[in-house]
Amino acid sequence: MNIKEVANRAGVSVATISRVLNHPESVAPATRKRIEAVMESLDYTPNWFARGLKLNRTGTIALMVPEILDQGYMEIAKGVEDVARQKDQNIILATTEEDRNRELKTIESFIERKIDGLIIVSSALTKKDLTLFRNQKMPVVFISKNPELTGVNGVLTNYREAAAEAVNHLIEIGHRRIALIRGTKPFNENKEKLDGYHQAMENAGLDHSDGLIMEEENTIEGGFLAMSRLLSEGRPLDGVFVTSDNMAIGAMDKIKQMGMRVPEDIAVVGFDNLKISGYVEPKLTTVAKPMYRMGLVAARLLTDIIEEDRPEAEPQEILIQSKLKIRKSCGHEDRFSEIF
Amino acid sequence: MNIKEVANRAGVSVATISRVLNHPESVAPATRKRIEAVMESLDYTPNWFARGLKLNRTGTIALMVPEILDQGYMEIAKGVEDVARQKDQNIILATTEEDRNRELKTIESFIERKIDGLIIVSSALTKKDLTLFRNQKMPVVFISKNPELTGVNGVLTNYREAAAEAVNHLIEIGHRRIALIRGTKPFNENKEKLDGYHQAMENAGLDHSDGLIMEEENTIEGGFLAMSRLLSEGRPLDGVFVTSDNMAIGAMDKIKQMGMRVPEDIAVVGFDNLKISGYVEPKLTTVAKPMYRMGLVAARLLTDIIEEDRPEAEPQEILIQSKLKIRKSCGHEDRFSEIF
DNA sequence: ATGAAAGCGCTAACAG
DNA sequence: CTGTTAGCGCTTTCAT
Repeated sequence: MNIKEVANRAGVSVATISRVLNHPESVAPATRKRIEAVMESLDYTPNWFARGLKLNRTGTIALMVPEILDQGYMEIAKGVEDVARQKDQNIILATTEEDRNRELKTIESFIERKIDGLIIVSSALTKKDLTLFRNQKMPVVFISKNPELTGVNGVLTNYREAAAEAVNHLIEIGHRRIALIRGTKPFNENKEKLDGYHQAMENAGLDHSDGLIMEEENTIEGGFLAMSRLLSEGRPLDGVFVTSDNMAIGAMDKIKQMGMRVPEDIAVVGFDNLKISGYVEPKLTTVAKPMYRMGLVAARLLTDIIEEDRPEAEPQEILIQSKLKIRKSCGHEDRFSEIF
Repeated sequence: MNIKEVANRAGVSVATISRVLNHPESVAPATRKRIEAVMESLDYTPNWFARGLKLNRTGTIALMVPEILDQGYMEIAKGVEDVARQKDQNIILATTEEDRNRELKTIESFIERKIDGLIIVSSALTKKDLTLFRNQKMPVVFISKNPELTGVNGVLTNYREAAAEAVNHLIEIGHRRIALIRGTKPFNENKEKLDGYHQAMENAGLDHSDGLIMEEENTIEGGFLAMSRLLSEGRPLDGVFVTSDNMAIGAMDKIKQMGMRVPEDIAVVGFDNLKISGYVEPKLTTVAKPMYRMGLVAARLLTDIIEEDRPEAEPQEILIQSKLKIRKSCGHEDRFSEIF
């Protein structure tokens, strides 16, 4: 079913059909009505390729995230989606496991498909990879990008400061031997949290040597494993800062399994503020990341660039604050009751 | 940058360029090398639209789910993605909140974009909506479909039997006053679980009147609320079957908040087997749904239909079993220790 | 207000 | 093995 057939049946030329599709006001109401009726009766939908071939726009934006089974990334996706639907844009979602080669391949396929714009979350891309988009004048916004990537649009949050704040909180309420459990991925994000930990411990004059730092896969099981290793080394420990809630939940599970109590024996602070973290026992103190909001803001920035057709506009960096959410697992309430 | 320019620079015709793109073996190695070099140097990528206009294929399949912030649906997405990547297909993801109008709109936009095939999870579509795809000969596979939708490809799991099994388990280990907390969405899925509950209670000759059944939004908060209402009615209760783990977690939270114990005072069984359900206190007895597998199987079925180009092949229904996962919250272990 | 016609970039049938 | 060429379906000047 194509424009020609519609034209035949309606007894007009293809140009007129194209007009009712694109500039309906420029067609006489009577003919327009007739044409619309014919379209309806023939179940006609314009061919998207033919149109794209002419207009060179797809009405599609792509979102590239490391992992789909992750509440945080999906919150970002939801933010992006809410904007996209409003702007009548489709979303292509791709996951890459933060593997640079897969990322490059994926981006190439996006370019081939002439998507209108791209949002990249926590990639492993390097500075020189940026030429990929530059050459194609494709609008791109990064979320939680590698700080090495300069001169690009970015929506960021302050992982380092938030991590430092979390560790400081543990210190303030009296903990001294504070370990760090960190995930391997996403790389940059965890790097910044590590920095925050070092900084807070350094400032307080506390030990933050490598023996106190354990790295594992960013999963519940990874947290469990890291905690096991920490405990098996037999160092005294009264607190642990964990770079993700998932790992924190695994770590708490291990602590409880060893017959110790959270937070009385070991206090735990996580990072992410997953929905579930308010329902584990004890409720987890954690850092709330503004994921939905970052997705929303990134998508707005992107659609603005697309609509105003200025892919090379001055890049912006937007910072959205993360903040500490104090619950039970850090021992704050106990401390509170000690005072009174 | 287009095929013509590449042809000029390489001193050959466009046909030859097209050949190295599509049937490289049919081009003399020497010319091919030369052409590839020119392509490289010009950063040439074939125009997606022009190609699609000719071939009428996009290499894209779409996945339509009710909600993106849901571990189960994302597990399906992962299954689909794993197949899609292998087949070099892109995925468009759309969420519709099980709102029929949004679903219809989304599907129309998919048809316009000439996607190669579509996977629909838990839709609110009715039988007559099916003509939409039929007319377009678009291959479609449903996951967890409305039973009213007949004559279509479906990948299903046995919600009713699994629910009945869960309730039967509660009955077997001695519970008698068993309530049901059910979510409003997804509609069909919850309907089947309700049926399973009724059936199991009926068979055991137990009360399963409406007063024991509470419906709320399918979230942690919804479960909390439903449990509150159940308890405030003051009926005696020794077990509750909840149609989702999220709601079950909310329900357990309420029970604990009222100073009662799970499972000693009220046993709880959920449905979904979320990752987190093995880490809440007490660990949740639940039904494991084969979501990843359903996504995988649906995507394979779809890509088979696409590759063999037979959109009207005899529709298949594939059933994948859910199964009960016994942990602590149902009281099984206690019962066990009573025996010895 | 409407029509005729030139392409958009590519593929594949046909010819050599 | 390579070139010529007719479209794929649509949008958009340019005429009328």
